[in-house]
Amino acid sequence: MIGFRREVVDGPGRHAQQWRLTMAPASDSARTLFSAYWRQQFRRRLRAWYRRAARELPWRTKRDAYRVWVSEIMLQQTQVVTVEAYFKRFLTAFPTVKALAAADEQQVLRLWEGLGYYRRARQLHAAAREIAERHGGRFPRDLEAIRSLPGIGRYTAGAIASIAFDTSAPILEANTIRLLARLLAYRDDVTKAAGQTMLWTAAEELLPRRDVGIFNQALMELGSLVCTPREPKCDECPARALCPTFAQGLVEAIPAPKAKTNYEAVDEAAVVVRRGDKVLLRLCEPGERWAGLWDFPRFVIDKNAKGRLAEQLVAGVLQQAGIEVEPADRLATIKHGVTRYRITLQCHAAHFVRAVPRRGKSGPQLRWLQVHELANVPLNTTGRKICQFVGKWMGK
DNA sequence: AATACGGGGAA
DNA sequence: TTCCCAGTATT
Repeated sequence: MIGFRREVVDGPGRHAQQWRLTMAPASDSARTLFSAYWRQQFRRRLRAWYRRAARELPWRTKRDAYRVWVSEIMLQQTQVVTVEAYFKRFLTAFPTVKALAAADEQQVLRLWEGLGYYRRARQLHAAAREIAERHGGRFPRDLEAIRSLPGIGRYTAGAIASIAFDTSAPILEANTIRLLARLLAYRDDVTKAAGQTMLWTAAEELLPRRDVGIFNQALMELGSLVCTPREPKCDECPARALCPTFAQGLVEAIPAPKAKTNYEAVDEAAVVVRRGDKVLLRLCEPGERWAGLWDFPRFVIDKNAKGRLAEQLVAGVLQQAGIEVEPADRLATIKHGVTRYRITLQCHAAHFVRAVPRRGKSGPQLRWLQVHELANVPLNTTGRKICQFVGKWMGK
């Protein structure tokens, strides 16, 4: 928190002392984003609302740092409805930190398949091993120790520390960014550094003395269920009377809408190489998209080189896997998006001809698998879709 | 400060 | 189609 320092000041409220944030350099008058009265009202109303409106979610059944941790990682950039089933299955397979640490990474990735952002799964697994070694398999309680684990940034550290251990730590994520921006009537870009600093400060200032974990969850719940991106349900909001954005009729304008994404169209090909009753997979390498997952040979093609698709398939598989093939049937066309790319994926079958010795550099790890064995390896979603077409093509 | 990283749900 | 989602790490 550069530019800020903490000090103990006499609070204007009923409490003798409170933590406050003051601008540096030290000034005698402590500035706050919200008045003491406002904060008190807000906390009380939010708490009452949450008691009534909180959803029953699988990671809320009991307070366990491991469960909180796994849920928080799964929930990064992923909606609650999507996570629920994955969370239950994952906890059944790996009920404890030690169980996760003892697991094979491929097994972890297989259970993560379809969730996306697979780095999360690899970092989760790596962190479990770190906890097993450095903390005796016991999830650390110290905020900085939590923060230093792979895959855990400021938000996730604050969420775990507060929810699992009731440590006084703020959180800031999609729901609370929107909620706090509206409670502050913050009209600038919330994604810029100045906006983030302001919102983190607000999140910290609002923390109650007790039950911080409940409070943080209540903030997110309100943002998620009531203070929604579009058409927020202000008539159901416990903070409506405290909300300057509602008072000004700006709920659709705050937070400021993001600049729209510039999507880029990309043409790619995936090739199912058949050799007898087996097909070829390659392991995506570190630094590559889908690192640690398996995929069919897959590469960018030039759609404009008309009539030369077969040549591109041959060249692509040779370059990527060192395998010479004879292209066969077209299996399917799959459209999907990856971050800012809009990919049109041409899926083709091909027959193995021969392996070409590769001089010098070693290529990716390769495997030949029978169709039924494909169920055991982690694939990305398009890879899994291709498996259906493979089954048909192979006549299984 | 900008960008990569996935996939699905909803309007 | 577009927007959005209980962010983190890297450049």
